[in-house]
Amino acid sequence: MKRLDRKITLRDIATEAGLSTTAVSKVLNDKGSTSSETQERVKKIAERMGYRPNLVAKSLKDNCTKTIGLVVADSSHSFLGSVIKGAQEEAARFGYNIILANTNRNRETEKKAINLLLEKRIDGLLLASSMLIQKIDKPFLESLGIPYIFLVRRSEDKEDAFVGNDNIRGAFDMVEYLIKTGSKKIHFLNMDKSSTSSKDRLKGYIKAHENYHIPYDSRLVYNMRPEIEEGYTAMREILERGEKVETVFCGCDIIGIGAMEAILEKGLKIPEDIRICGYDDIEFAAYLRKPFTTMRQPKEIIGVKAIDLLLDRIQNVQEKPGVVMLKSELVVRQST
Amino acid sequence: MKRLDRKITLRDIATEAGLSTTAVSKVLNDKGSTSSETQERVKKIAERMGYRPNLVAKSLKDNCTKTIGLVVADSSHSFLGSVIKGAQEEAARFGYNIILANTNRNRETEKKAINLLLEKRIDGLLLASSMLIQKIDKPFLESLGIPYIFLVRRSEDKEDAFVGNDNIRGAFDMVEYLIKTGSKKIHFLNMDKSSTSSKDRLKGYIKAHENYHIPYDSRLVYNMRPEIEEGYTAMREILERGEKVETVFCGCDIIGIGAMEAILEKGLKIPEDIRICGYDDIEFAAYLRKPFTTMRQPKEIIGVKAIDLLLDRIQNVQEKPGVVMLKSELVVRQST
DNA sequence: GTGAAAGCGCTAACAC
DNA sequence: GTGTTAGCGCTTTCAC
Repeated sequence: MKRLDRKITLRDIATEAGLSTTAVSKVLNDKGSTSSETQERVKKIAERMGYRPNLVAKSLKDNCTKTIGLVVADSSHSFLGSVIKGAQEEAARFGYNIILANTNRNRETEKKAINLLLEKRIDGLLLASSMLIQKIDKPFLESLGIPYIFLVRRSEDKEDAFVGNDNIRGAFDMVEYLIKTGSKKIHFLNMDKSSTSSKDRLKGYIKAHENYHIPYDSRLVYNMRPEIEEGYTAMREILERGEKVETVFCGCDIIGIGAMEAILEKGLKIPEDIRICGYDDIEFAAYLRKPFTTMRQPKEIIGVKAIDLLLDRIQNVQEKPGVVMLKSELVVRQST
Repeated sequence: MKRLDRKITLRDIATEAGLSTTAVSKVLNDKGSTSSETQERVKKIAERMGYRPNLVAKSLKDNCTKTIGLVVADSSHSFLGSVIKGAQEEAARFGYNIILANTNRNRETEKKAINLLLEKRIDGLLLASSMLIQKIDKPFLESLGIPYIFLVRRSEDKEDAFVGNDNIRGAFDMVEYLIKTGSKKIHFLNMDKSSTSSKDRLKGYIKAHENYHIPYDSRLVYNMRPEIEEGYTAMREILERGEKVETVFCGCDIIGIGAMEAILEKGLKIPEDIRICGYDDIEFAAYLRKPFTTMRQPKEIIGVKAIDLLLDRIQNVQEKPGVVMLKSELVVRQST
């Protein structure tokens, strides 16, 4: 694959047309005033020579790259894949591009990635399921000098811009549904304590208990990383301990997949012996061994709204309210 | 979020240090010769002022952005999510970034995306499940003037660089397994005829039949888009027609999910009444109602190898062989 | 060991 | 309506 001859520049067109680069630039950008005769001629030449504006040069001049950094925990997780898609397509609508970085939930990887993005002069930053949500990370993020928005997982500083679903309400709705349909003792396989989403889902869980006068028992609540394996192990241990299990609310579908696995392995029936449900409605929740009751997060919309909010901050000085709480939707399937 | 004060430039550091920008540049890049005293001083100042090199300026000078375009059909599909992850992380290892674009399997969207990427001066292009695989698309791709590599879905021109799994062999292995374990009549719910992967999987399917002296019956082969819905509809129609179905090989797991749905809905048992299997081993194949026998594609490795090949072409003039065929692995689960 | 000058490709300000 | 100039931030000669 030989490197093709040098790219065509404005200067090449100018020479060809016997004009200045300025004139050509004006024509191609429909700015300033040029004779319609010139316009036609220049456009034709540009077309013929296969001219492509060099946005790197433009970026240098404008001090703006029309590029947004999107840092995600793991692009192979289908949940984040949808968020990425929503963000990328919405950005494209406005002529923006997305540079993607995976962090694997590692703080250092994430910081390094952000630093590189900043050197590439991204105009703004989206942090999806970021690890940099603590107070201690604020100085780093502020030092970036560009707008940034948290997605999916909220930062500890409630002033920070955020787009995601309302976890308190979502968890409340789910537990309320479980209670109303006969459950009294609800095990909760929640995500890590450190995660804000997990804290909020616990709040919703507790609130629903209070609301229906069911005493809250913290011994029913477990915390784990959102991995299939972890859900499996936790559920298995609970069952092997001989504990009476009636209903299991999983903090996310991934944990739910593992938990379901453990339940079925024990020869128990879903939902006859144990009712189980999750949160997120990942792509395959409907196609698990038992189609999964879950809260459907508006995944692509999260990406879309995040871009809208970010572009607003990039383009305007004044601030719109910075927290967008989208509603999740209860999807009832056979697992409950 | 007030736009922070202008970013620190080499000039700022130079002024502060009482040196020229040249000197500072040399220090910060460990090039040319500078006194160790100067080096230390400059580095300290840069550190203190929070200097971040402006890669846009460097790109303009170097005529190289250390950025790669990755065009995918749909980043929310878990298969491509893994490919993206592999590619992004491998690129990062070499200081490259990935700009991601979704095409939604639309030729025009894809072309438009590529054009924008080119204006941003990407150094190379990765096309994952591209629509631009026909002979007719070659001139467009060649006009880009940068190396490009097809991923996952191969282009019609066999000279084009490609990284993916060996579909002929994969399909052969699967069908061979089915035959050896007792299947004689194997329905094949393949993907669109237009797709190269689909053609190759059909070749493998036929080859295995020949190899085991089972007559090939084209009436058992169906083609459809890789959507759950399509697999469901196709399978349902076959069953409603009262056709005797013994074994179903699905061209991809997504189709398989739909087909399985239709089979179970009919009250048929898997694998007792019908054996069914797929291809790809998407994230959730193991957690379907019946864990799915499938061919595991080396998804992340595809991304990794593609970057390796692309960087090689970006950095060197001479060509390495341009086709990387990775082996897929048979994963036997309960559905067969 | 250090610096002045030129240039990457583009555009905005300002002549003419 | 068109051209000249300067400058975005960086690096690379080539002097000194």
